[in-house]
Amino acid sequence: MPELPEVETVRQGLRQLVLNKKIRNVRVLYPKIINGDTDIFIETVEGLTIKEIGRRGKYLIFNFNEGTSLVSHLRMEGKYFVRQTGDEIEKHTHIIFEFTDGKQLRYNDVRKFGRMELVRTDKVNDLKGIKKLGPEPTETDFDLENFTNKLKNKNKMIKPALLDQTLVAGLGNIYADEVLWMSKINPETPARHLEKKEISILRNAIIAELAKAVKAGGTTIRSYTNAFENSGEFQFELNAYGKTGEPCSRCGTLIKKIVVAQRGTHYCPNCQKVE
DNA sequence: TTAGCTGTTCAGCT
DNA sequence: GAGCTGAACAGCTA
Repeated sequence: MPELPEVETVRQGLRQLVLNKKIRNVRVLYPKIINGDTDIFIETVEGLTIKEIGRRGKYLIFNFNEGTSLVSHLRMEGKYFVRQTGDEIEKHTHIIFEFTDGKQLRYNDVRKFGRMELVRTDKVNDLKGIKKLGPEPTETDFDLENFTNKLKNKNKMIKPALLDQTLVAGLGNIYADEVLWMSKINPETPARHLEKKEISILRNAIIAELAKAVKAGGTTIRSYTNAFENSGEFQFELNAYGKTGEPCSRCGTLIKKIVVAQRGTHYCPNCQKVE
C-alpha cells in the first residue's frame, strides 16, 4: 500500500486515536517484524506514552517519552488498527500494543514485510533507511538545483531513479508513474538526459501530485486503509497507474504497461515519447 | 492447479 | 560507489 500520502494519512489518523496513551503491555505474535531483540523491545516499550507521531518519507515515527522512538515501515501491506482489549484478534495481526485505557493499537501485515525498530529519539536520523532519504517533496525542502545536479550523475533510467528515495523521499510505484505521466517524460529516459525544463516540470509535478494525494487521503489499490479503516480517494484521480489499455485522458492513446527495472510501469506512448 | 502478479527495501554481487 | 537481481511473504487472478 503505502507511499508517502498513505503513510501521512495513517499518521494523521493515529494522532487522533492514540496520542498521549500509555502502553500497559506489548504482545509480539510474529517477532521478525521487529528489528533487534524482541524481549528488549517489549521491556522498553511497556510503560511508555506516545507523545507525538511523525513521518519521514514512508517511515512512521512514534515518539515516546523518555527519549525513545519507534520507527515503523509498512512496506507493502502494513496497517495499524485500534481495537478494544478482548476484541477478536484478526488474521495477520503481528504486534499488539495495549494501552492503560483498554484500547489496543494493532499492527497487521498480510505479507509480513513491514519492519519496526526502537531507537533513541535523537538517533532516528542515523537509521540506515532514514539516513539515505532525500528531501521531503515540498516546495521548501525539495530544491530544484540540487535535484538537477543529482540527476545529472545518475546512470539509471528516470523511473528507478525516482523510486530509490535518495533524490526525493516518498515516491513509490504508483506516484512515480503518475508524476512521469504528468510531466510527459518517458519512464525509460536516462536520468542524466533530462533537460532543465523537464526537470523543473517534474519537480513541480512531484510536489503537486503528492500534496493532492495527501488531501485525498491516499490511494487505495488493493488493501490500503487508514487508521480509521477508510479507503483513500486518490485512485479516482490516477491517469496512468493501473490504466493499461484505457485511453490516455490527455490524448486518447491507449495506456501501455511495460516492465522497467522489474517494476510494472504504466505510461502513454504518445504523450511520453522516448526522447 | 499452477504460475505469475502485487504498492518496498535491503543484502549481495559485479 | 553505483547499479542490478533476488529475497523476505501471502493472497489474488488468469
